[in-house]
Amino acid sequence: MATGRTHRPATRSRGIPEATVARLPLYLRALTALSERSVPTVSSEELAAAAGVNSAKLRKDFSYLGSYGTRGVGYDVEYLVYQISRELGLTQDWPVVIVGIGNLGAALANYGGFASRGFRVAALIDADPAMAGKPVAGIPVQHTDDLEKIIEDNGVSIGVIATPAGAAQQVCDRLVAAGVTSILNFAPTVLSVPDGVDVRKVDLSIELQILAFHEQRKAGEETAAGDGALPTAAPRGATADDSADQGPDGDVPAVMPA
Amino acid sequence: MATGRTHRPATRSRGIPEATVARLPLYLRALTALSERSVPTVSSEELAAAAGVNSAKLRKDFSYLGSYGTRGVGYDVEYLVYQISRELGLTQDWPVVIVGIGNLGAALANYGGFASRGFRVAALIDADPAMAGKPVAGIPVQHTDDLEKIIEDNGVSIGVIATPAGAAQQVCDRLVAAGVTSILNFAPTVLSVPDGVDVRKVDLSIELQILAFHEQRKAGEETAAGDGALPTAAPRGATADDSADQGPDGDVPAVMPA
DNA sequence: CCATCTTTGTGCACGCGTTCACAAAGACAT
DNA sequence: ATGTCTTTGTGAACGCGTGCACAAAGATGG
Repeated sequence: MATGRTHRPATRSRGIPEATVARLPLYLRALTALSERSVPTVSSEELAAAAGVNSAKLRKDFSYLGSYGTRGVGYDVEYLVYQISRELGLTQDWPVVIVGIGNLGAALANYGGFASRGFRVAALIDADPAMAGKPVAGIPVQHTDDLEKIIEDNGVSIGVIATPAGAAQQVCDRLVAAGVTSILNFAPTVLSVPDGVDVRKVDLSIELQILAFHEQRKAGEETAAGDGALPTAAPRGATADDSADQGPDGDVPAVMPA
Repeated sequence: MATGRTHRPATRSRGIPEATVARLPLYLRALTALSERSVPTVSSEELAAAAGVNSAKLRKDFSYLGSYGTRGVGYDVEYLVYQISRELGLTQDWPVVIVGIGNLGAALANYGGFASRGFRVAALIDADPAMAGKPVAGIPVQHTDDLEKIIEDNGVSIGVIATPAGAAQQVCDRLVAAGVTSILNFAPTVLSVPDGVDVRKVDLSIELQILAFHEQRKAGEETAAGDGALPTAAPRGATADDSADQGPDGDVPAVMPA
């Protein structure tokens, strides 16, 4: 997954392990589906299958939230939906700003999954003056100059960065200075932030590279005999302009306007 | 971050831990930047800072690849770029298909970071007949009917799913049947695949929910006294139509055409 | 009211990943 | 050549996360 925490080595926040927190949205999605089908209760086995985890893990995860199940029966779907929503903080409204309205930013702005989970796109921000005022997903784009004011006026604490890599750190700094304490970063850069600010990273390029690694391993499982294990006289010369040479490569998170 | 492996509990492929593999692209990016600035060598300390990890971890990671450093000096940038590229399988060409050319699919098709890492968009596929033939990012969209043929003709082994959730599993099954063995899934669903197929997941909604959790915890750090620790008579009634009620929520990965 | 059967909640062990801390290796100056 | 200084590579300890396996809890039927 294109995931990646930063900071806080593994602070088990109020007793709930990070790994469990990361799975709660998964459970919530499966439970919501059951709820829509008016299923009253579900066993750990069934829910685990729906969420793609094993049942022991699911039960342990739920045990961190409290004893919400009934032995011999299972879990009350509606009740669990409520408890998980509350635990994740989805019962309140989270205004979000998206900075960088290129191809990706626009796609994110149109994302329907925002509103249904308590996230509200409070503003779209872009550095291009030509974009200003132009509506994207029904929301007029505002200029970067007003970033601080927008953050403060709307009480925004979550920011999404979808700018080119070069602008990301600067945007990040301004967001943080204006009061944002959680950032979802789509730009292919490592952001540095002060303590107390959470950053999560989504990086398409990294995901593909990880897949390529496994793909290569699968392909070369029987081909490889005694290939490249030792650094014995590797082709050091033929490497220089092997992967570079084609301009500023991953400079944009997922394509800019054009 | 929006990451998430599936299958293979933690198979340390040929001795390289999964966690290390996930960081190699990060190192590669930092090294490429150094290479473009013509920096000849770099110490573990410097490179670690650039990649946002600590130096001990970086050194251990590199130790799985072999002894490529020089004590007292550091690592040869160009050489390391080559070694990591090779290890990740980026020295070869990876044809990729993107299925589901909505807002997100189009953004991905335009993503510049593809080509620069050995990934080539071999085809764009969509179920909408109206899209067929229409060029996106310079590539004509093809219809889902030809999916199998496209996969086989191009020798595609990596597929990207950017369809609505409802179509994802079906598309996945067809991709796998046609020979795809690595899938990057943007649809908010759990995909089930046979052994030997790798799936990585990117899920915006989940990332935001995780951020919301931490955000809530930060906000309620001093507010909370003895809040919701015990399941004592929780408001079970007032929960039913609290988060549902607004249609099929996260049905699309990151917005459809409109 | 008791027996049986289902399913939860969790104690325990194991393995992966991270970090510390240091010895070995080499560059560089004298 | 010898010594000093820098930086790597890694042994060892620790902590988190996972999964097994089972006891406790409660529903259900007689």
